[in-house]
Amino acid sequence: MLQVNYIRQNRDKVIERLAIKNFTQTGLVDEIIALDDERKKVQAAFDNTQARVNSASKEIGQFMRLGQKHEAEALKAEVATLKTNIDPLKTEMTNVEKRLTEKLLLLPNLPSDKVPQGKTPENNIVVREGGVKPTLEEAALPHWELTTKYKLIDFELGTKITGSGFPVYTGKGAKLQRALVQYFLDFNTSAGYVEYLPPFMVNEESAYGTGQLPDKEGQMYYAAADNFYLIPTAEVPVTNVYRDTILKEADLPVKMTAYSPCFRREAGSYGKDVRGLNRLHQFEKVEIIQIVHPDKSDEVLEEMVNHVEKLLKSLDLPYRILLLCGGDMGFTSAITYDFEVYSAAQGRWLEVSSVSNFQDFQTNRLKCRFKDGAGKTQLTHSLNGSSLALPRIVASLLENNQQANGIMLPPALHQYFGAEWIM
RNA sequence: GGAGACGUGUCCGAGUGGUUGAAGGAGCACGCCUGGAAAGUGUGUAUACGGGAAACUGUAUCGCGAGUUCGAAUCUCGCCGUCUCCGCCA
Repeated sequence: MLQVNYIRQNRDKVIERLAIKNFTQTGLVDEIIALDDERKKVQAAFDNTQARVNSASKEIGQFMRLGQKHEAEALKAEVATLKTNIDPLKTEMTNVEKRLTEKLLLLPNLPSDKVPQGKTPENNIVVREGGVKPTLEEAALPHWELTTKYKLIDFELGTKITGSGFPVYTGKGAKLQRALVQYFLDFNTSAGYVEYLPPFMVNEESAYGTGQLPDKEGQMYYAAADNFYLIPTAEVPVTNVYRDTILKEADLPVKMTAYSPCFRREAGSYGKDVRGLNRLHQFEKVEIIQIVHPDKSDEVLEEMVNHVEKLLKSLDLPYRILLLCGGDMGFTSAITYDFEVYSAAQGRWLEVSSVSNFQDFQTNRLKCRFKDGAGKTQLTHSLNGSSLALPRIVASLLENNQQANGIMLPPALHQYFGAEWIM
């Protein structure tokens, strides 16, 4: 959530920046400023009246102690009158604050200066590419056939047990998942990220904290009996570790990594997008998260992009890095880089990571702050990225490395998988 | 799930209706003391919002929410959480 004071001081800039994200309800910005004006007015009125009540109450106490009943009674009468004003003021104050927050929650984060204009993925900018696209045999198979051929994943079984989009990994397929998770976590902890194993369900407050609510309500599975949400990414529970926290400047940066299954309803998806591993309701992912000094978040974003790139390189997969345009970015992000790997048999790029700087948008909701050198409390910046999401990595590994007699795994995985080939 | 106890600041801990935003202690920060340190000693040490150039100041906050009262950390109700015992259980 943007800070009201920032909006007040930078009204025109806010509107201009929001346009880059194709957010055109500019009236909302002025509504927010007007509501904030009203809030101040009402609060001043309330504070003044309450101050008088408080001081009168103290005086009443003094009179009572001295046994001056008449004086006390006179003051009580005055307070009674004041109180008839206070109740409506208080109601109005709560009301205005609530309306202000509601409006503020509707404003997406402002895109940073580097974000290109554009409405659709075609406007994303390819920052760089790496790896070599393999040349496959005529008889090469898409991953959903390879997983059957080598008995790695049973999609139909998952449909029977739960529903479509909930695959069952079997044998080598299950082991490959485990190997990848282990490898990714080790890779991240070696770079100084502290490993977490968080809850896979969160309460409403946490879902608001990272911005899943109220924006993406329909995308999360919801356990109504307990009012819990199944996490769509480890970002949610792990970033909330620092909700309502004031850190010391020396504690920064906070670097965390976590494996978790991710649950996504993916309402509205269909067709070739959801074939095989391309889009699932439940999948495995390892996430990296940093909470940093606001002056550092730009450079930390680059650091995280380089980190993920190094990891992808170690898997010998052809990849490219995209700088997302305003229209393709998430609600909470100020700048996002997507990583895609080339899935050779499908002949298409698949997103396997998304690295974003949220600046103070999440931390403002989370109230995650730090005390600076001058003893002033300010908001930290938060960033996160996938490192990495498994299914599409698996799809690409299988398709790109298939040979007549099996699938050759990249050297980085041999130790973890316990073999060089899937046969 | 049942019964009971409890929930105060960074931590420990006092506080059962009236200058209590909160005693006391510890920790931490800065200073004095010291050759240096320890000990000792002095000062400071919550957050949010409003007003103010600032000093400072008003309001709110003692798990959360509502209520009683002129006045609530203190009384009442609801919720959440923790602990103990019982039940159940991987």
